[in-house]
Amino acid sequence: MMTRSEENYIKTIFHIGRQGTEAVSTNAIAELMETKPSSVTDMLKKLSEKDLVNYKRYQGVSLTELGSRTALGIIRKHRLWEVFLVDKLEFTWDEVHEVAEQLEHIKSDKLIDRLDKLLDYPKFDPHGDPIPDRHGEFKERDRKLLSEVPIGTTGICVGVKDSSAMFLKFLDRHHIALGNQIKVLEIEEFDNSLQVEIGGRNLQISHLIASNLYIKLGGS
Amino acid sequence: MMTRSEENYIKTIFHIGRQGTEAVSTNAIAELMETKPSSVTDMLKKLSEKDLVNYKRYQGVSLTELGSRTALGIIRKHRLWEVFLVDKLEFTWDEVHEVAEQLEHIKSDKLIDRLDKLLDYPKFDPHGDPIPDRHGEFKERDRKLLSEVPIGTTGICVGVKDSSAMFLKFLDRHHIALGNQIKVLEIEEFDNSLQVEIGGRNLQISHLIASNLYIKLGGS
DNA sequence: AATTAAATTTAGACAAATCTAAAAATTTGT
DNA sequence: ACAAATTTTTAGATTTGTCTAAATTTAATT
Repeated sequence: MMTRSEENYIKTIFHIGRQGTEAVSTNAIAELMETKPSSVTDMLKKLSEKDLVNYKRYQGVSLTELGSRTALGIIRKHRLWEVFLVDKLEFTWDEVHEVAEQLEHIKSDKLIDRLDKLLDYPKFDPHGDPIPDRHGEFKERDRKLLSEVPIGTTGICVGVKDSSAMFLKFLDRHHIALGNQIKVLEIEEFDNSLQVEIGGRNLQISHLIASNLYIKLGGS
Repeated sequence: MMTRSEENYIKTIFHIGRQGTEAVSTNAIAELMETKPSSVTDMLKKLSEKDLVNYKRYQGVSLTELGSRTALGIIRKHRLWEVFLVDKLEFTWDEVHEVAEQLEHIKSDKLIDRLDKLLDYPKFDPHGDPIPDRHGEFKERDRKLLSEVPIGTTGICVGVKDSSAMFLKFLDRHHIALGNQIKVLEIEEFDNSLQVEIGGRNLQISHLIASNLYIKLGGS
């Protein structure tokens, strides 16, 4: 049986490990979890004992097969709960994270599989992130950051990289939502801001925004 | 902010306090929570500090106004989640308790109020126990134990006193469910067992069973 | 009322998860 | 390659919730 804290560490290591192929550093974990590196070291030893991570002192960590499966289980739960909150309880996409952080630790396979069914086996959460199935399988959607496509590109808004409430509320204020058709009209060389057409309306978008919006290429 | 453990103590004190008007004893709490009396004493001191219980050493405890409100909040969450599990996720009434014990500790007022709405503001949980509203208000249903009514009584099955999985499964096996019409045909003096008519079928019921089934008087 | 029994509390210890401060290993820069 | 900077680990302390064993208070019995 895993403690809540152990689960949070495993999840964090998984998330950091996704980008970049090297081992995850103690400091990176500490920073993301807002804790001290010494605490991280203690926990890594324990997780290593339990065969959830490969750990050699001073060399960083990576998840074992068991650790990966565990992480995917937690992420599955987190994202399914997010869908539940939005689809069934009318939460907005910027409100779901905190509550899902709590719900993801509820232990009941039956609960999660039934929830999956209730929601009609969703493939993506409200931020466009993929939901692993009961076996931990999921396909990363073929998508690109809006900041990395050339002028003239058209596509559909399918996800966000930064899913902080601040960013999501910003998108809401500017009426940018997942599923919107989007077209890049102009790229400003000076500050890399973009002029785009979203849902028929024209909009000026900073580079920072564009580098946190995923689009699926295609469409007219 | 309350810890999970504190919440469990408050809930237990509330449940014991319901039956009987005297202060709740340390041992009673320890037994129900399957912990040691010394641990209970430690926690009572802490809860007393927080003004959740009235505690004088060697004299037992009772909940303060704040403690009662807190308990009702937890019970509201527990019972709403039980309804959710049965109504939306097709759990059976003997499966809900364990999971609800976890879900009741999720902290989010919005979550609970929205859940309440999704379930259409239920007044009773799957075992017939009343669900407090957002202000902690609920009315105890007018009901009697089947073991305490005379021959000839008719009524409707509205709740169970013992909601252990074992008892609930027993009821399922004998096709006894909440909402069933019930009539007491005979009371055996020797062992206080009853002959009853439930949903058209005749059944012999032990005293122990009858003393754990609530009925609402009336009907034909 | 005195003694015994039962319930409750205290004292001291322990495991989990964290922290601070200091030591050790690694990496970086010249 | 060696000193300096950075990262990571160790050592020891703290908090929370629990335990055992012993002491204390209350209740029961004769």
